[in-house]
Amino acid sequence: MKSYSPFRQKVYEVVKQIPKGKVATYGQVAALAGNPKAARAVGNYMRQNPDQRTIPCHRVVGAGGALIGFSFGMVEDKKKLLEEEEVLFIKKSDKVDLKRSGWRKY
DNA sequence: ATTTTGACTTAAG
DNA sequence: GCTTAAGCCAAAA
Repeated sequence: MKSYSPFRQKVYEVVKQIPKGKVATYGQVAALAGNPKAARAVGNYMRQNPDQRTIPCHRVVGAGGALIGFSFGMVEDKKKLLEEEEVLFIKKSDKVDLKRSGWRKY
């Protein structure tokens, strides 16, 4: 187990803490990690994805619930199908319903 | 140390 | 709603 940068660890922790059936935006994760503007860096971390089974990177979406990132095929198969059972989608726009499935830290 | 790049975000046209 | 521009951050070369 290698030790990553503090911010990196925090980001992974935050993503791991995302409850099932809910999604968080990059900006949200970045903010919870301590840097509200590090959304880009967060995306990069997800891209590396050191532990796919422990880090639900598929639960991290773009601002407004846009299904950006990942691969094109993934959005159609993996992501959409997986989320379809957990997260509510907006068929009208192919986006995640942040209003209902948006991760909220009470 | 400087430059490039990338799974971002927001604002403006 | 989509495209362009600018902002901001972190890691790799």
